[in-house]
This record gives sequence, C-alpha cells and structure tokens, in this order.
Amino acid sequence: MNTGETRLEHMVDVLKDKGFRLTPQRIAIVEILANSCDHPGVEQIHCEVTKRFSTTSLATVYKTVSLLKELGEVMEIGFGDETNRYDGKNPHPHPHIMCVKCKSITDPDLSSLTALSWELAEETGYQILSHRLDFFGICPKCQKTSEHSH
Amino acid sequence: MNTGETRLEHMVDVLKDKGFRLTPQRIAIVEILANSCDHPGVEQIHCEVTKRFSTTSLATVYKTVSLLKELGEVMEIGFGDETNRYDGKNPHPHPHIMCVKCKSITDPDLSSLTALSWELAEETGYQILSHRLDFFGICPKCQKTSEHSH
DNA sequence: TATTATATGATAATTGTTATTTAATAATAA
DNA sequence: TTATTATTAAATAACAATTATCATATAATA
Repeated sequence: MNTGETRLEHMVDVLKDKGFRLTPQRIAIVEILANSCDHPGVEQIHCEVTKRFSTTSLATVYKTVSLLKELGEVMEIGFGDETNRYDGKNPHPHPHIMCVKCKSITDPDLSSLTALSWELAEETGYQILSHRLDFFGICPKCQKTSEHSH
Repeated sequence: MNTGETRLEHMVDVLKDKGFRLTPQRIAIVEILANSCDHPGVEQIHCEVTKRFSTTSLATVYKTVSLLKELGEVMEIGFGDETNRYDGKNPHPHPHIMCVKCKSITDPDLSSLTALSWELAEETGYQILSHRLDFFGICPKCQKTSEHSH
C-alpha cells in the first residue's frame, strides 16, 4: 500500500496526474495539510501560507482545499456553528475527538466500529456510503487547567 | 421518568418554568418540533408555522429553535454544507442515518454504542461530554428508484 | 385594566463560502 | 531560452445561512 512515497508526494502526484498545475501556493497548502496533525481550518491554513507567500488570498485556500476534497485527498470535518476543519493526513472516514475548550482535534483508535456499519445496514436496509463519528469532551490538559482556576 | 405528560407538554413546561413567555408562535414551533419525525430544518418549520400564523418571521423561528437548543430541548443536527436540521422528539445524542438522495433522516437503534464512549475515555483520558454519530447512505426506497432509471 | 418586561416582525448586518474577472504564471513546444 | 497558451491567483463582489437591531405588539402580573 505504502510504496515509500510520503503523503505529501502522493498528494502532489495526484494533482500532477490529473493535470493540475503545481504552483508554489498550491504546494505550500498541500504541505500544510499533509504535515499538520492539528486538523487546521481554512483561516489557519491561510495564516500559515501567507508566512511564505504573503499575498496569498483566502479564496485560493478555499479553492485548493475544496479541490483536494473533491480528489478525495483531504477530509472535511464540519462542526455545527464552528468553522470547517481539514484532515490531509487521513482523508478517509475515521472517528475524531474534539476538546470543547481548546478546540484541539485528535484521532483515537477505535476498533469495533466497522461492525457497527454492518449492524446498521442489516437493520435499516441502507446502502452505507460514509459515516461520521465525533466525540466532544475535555482533554486531559484542559481538565488540569480548570482545576487550577478554582 | 415519563410522568404521563407528552413531549409537547414537557417542552411547554420547561419554557414556563424558566419564565419564558408562551406566545402562540412559540407554542406552534414547539408543537412542530415535538411532533414531527422528519427532523425538520428552519425553513421547513417556518413554512409550517406560517400556515397558522402567516406573519411569523424567520428570525422568530431561529430564535425559538436556538432557545430550545440552549434549554436542551432540541438537538441540532448539522451536516456540512447542508442546512441544519432539528430533533425535538429526542434531544439527546443518538445516531442518525441520512439518505444522501432524498435527505430523509431516521434514527436507527444501535446497541454497543455506550461501550464505545467508555473505551474512548479509557484510551484518551478525555472527559466525554457528547458525541455525534451519523451515517450517510442510500435508503431502500431510493435504491429501488435508481434501479428503475437504468 | 394598566403596567412592564419580553417577544415579534422587518430588516440590516455578519459570517463563512463561492463566483467573477483581470492579471500573472506554470507547462509546453519552438 | 523564449514565446505561447491555458490554468491559476488575487481582489472583490455575490451569496446563503444565521444573528443583531430596534420599534411595535403582547403575555404575564398586579
């Protein structure tokens, strides 16, 4: 499965293969998505890119992210009234856990999840295409800081 | 737990107890949320209310729905770029399954889900407050109609 | 019935996102 | 290397869902 190429190289290859141009801004955005573990939002990505290419527009970030989304290379994590966040490391459906205080998002390992999909298909007759499993809570670090503030 | 009062009565009582006024529009919105099984959106609720109170403003629907949400009496179901939908029958976290074609949302029964929360808390050290488990697929009815169209 | 704080309705404002348009530029071939 | 050309970027307008504002209306209470 992993032929030795990095996630960044893979994403760049996908763009190249489909005939999309490899502009510096685009590569920078791909790098950010491929390397960041913190599930950044558009605003955060834009903030990062402009450190290297100061004139980069928000619209460019939106377009690049949504292009990568269409190509199946990033997964969008939408939270109600919050802004969207993106996962470029693992673009396939997987559970997330978000801290409601510091807004950090991490990927827990949860077995016994694929079993759920089967159970569901059996029960409802649906053809399951995708799912979304997100937990909300308070991370260990924020639990500590709220103790201190008492 | 259920003292014999209907869901509608309960929601009205909560409003009354907290000192919120029981205006006709508000009661109408609560009725719609308490009785509809199809997880309506704001637009759909507004459409229903105006059948009885024709001048009801969209803003009133938004405000009432968000009041009930804050009181924990309706649960918001947000889907990415789609508009929000609301569940007034069961305002506590529970799985949904949505048909990507007809946009219908139903509530499947899934056991072995609370176990997942425990597994997660153990693994991550998070204090779990809430969760969201949504499946996307094609419902039996839409599966049939797409066969016909071949 | 009068009082008063709260809710409504109409609409303006805001926010996240998408579309548009002109200028810039990556890829290609001469 | 340079010229060509279609694609991309930047700036900004447009958009849709939602929220805020404020004058008017009204539910609750005395």
